[in-house]
Amino acid sequence: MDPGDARNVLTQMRRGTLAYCVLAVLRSGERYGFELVRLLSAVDGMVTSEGTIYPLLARLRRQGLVETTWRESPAGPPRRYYRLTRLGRRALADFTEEWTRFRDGVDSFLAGQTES
Amino acid sequence: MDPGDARNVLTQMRRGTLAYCVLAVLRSGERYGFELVRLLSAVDGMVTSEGTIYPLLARLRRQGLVETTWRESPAGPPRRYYRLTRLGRRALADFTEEWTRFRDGVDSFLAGQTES
DNA sequence: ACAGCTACCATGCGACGCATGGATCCCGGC
DNA sequence: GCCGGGATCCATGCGTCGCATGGTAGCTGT
Repeated sequence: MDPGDARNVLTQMRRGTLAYCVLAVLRSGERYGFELVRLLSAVDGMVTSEGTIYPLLARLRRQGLVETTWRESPAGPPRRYYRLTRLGRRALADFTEEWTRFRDGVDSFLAGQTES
Repeated sequence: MDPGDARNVLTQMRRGTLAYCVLAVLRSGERYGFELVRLLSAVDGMVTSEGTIYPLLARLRRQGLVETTWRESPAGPPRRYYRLTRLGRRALADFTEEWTRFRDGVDSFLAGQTES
């Protein structure tokens, strides 16, 4: 693949942070998978397809960061709603600190604090 | 590995951005590998070991984003100095835009722009 | 009854950070 | 003269996770 491919760069950047963006969205209430895809896609290049979200949600469930409930849909197949657990809130809070430090670190390099 | 391990989260976050932090450091002049390890380690959890940097530098070289020159060291084995190419500067500029958008996206989720 | 949308899911690949281990060169102590 | 230790380089293999792919099922409109 083209080394300078911008899509690839984004793909790599999403790693690690994507899961916590999902958790962050869930703070505001229960959501189902397809809805999360739409919400995340709305913000510049965060998610492109369901193929990304569903495995991610399965992992979060396995780790006990979210719980799920089946509900009927007004039109269409039933939906699996995801809800934050206490552990999930905690993990999100921890991540937020990590993210802040990391973000500031990257920004400091890009800003070029060390000009010759 | 412990799912909530903070180190692991950092490891994932570094993906994609680390290479460009290296390029950013190189804007200020030539550097050699060991020096880069020290410079990056100085900023909170960007790099932990040489095992991270050398394969990365080899990749950057293969992609033509950096050039190298051998120089003698005042004490110790010779050093391979890395220098940005025009392509490297270009890639760094492109990345900076991507990063800004991505960073703002993540921040908007973490800030919780969608309260119920 | 069939097309098309919504919604779910499993599987496999590829990229890349990093742990590990090794090679080489120089210097200083004994 | 020898040996230990630090500086510096490098190659190899693993684990993680985003995502492409492809598959199932329910509902609605024509």
